[in-house]
Amino acid sequence: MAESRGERKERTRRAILDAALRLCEESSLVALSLRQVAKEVGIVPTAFYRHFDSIEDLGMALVDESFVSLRAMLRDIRQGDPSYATIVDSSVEVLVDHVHRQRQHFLFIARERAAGPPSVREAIRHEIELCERELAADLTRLPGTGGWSPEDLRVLANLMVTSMVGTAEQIMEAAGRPGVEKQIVETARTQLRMVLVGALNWESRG
Amino acid sequence: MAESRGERKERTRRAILDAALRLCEESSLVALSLRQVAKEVGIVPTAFYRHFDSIEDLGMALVDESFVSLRAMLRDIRQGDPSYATIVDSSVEVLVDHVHRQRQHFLFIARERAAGPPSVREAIRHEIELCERELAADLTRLPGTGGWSPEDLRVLANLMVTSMVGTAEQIMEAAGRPGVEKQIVETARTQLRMVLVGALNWESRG
DNA sequence: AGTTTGAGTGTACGGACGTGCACTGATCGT
DNA sequence: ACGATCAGTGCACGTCCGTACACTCAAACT
Repeated sequence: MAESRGERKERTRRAILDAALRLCEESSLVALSLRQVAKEVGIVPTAFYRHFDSIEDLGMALVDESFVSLRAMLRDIRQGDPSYATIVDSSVEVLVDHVHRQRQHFLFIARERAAGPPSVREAIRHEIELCERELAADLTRLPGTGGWSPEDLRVLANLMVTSMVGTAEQIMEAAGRPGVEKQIVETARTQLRMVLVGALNWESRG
Repeated sequence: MAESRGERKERTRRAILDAALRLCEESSLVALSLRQVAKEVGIVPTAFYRHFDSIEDLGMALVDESFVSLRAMLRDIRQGDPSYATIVDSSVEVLVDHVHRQRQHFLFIARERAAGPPSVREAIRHEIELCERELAADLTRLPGTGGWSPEDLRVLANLMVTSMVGTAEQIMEAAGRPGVEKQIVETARTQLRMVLVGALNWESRG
């Protein structure tokens, strides 16, 4: 027995997820048909239902697995030492690296966040909010943040996440143009520093 | 002659644009069919071609008119006096007001920016870049910005636009929940102040 | 007055869509 | 060894899609 029943099913399921990610590079979930996915996988359309109820259901599974890799990225960022000297450069570097390595996942999130089916949009919105909360918690580990209120932390984390999402989108747009990407990365670094400096000076007045 | 030929044609064209904007509130251009639009307008599908070559062509027209209203907003923001005391509050207020009044246009831009046909995405990207350039020019009118380099201005304007786009998206998500919106607006104000403070302190070191 | 123009109609087509249903055949529990 | 399970097949259906084509009939031009 080279491959068990369950293994074979899981292999097809993965093939469907991969095919959908591939097709979503070019368009959006809402413009994706069950038959296109099936053809890309090499199965008959009705076999799709053995794995997912609908394209929307597939989308929810893709959100789950996309955020697994995004969480891995956040974990990597948390690894670095929490000092102002290195945190900006290392965070941006990790982001760029992950955008390259998990390009399909980031593309999927960026697109479906705005255009996916309502349930998918909501799921992504919720996951990003969780990321903001995690970042807010991490920020308390930075020196000099002792007196900040939870609300201040939330606002700052929201700004940083929005800015990083924007950077990720720009990097994906610039795919295959190393010069352009370099400029985007440099801009992201500067912006992150600006935001941190602003927060520190703004908070110290309160 | 109650209505000339040209007037009648223009009226139908407007009806198509309005129908498309209405349908785009729920989904995306790429999931929109010519027949849906025609049915919404109340014309036969083939009549669509008298006005647009394709849905993509329609999309380009919608980008044009959406940015007309966005430019009107930027003009309104520019009206206010360029002082740090009022610029943040008045800018955010104008943004919120326009998002409400031109909700369909903003929704269209936010969604198609990420998910539209390539030409539409590119057109939106280009228009937003122009907005950033306009903002950078406006920033030179603020007191204390004399020594900033063009590059610094570009980076700051990029950050501010990204943040404002994010705010607009959040306001649209919060449609019909005034309490949530109020919090978003307050957050946006704080963030804009943070960014300005950060830029001023960051620049002064250079 | 007579002709041209062109916005909108009506019909028709081939193809893609989601999905229901009966099926096959390898794997699994007994 | 044998019956049950179930991932994947194959066919059929009704619907929607973009678009080709021939048309109507006011308005606009000559």
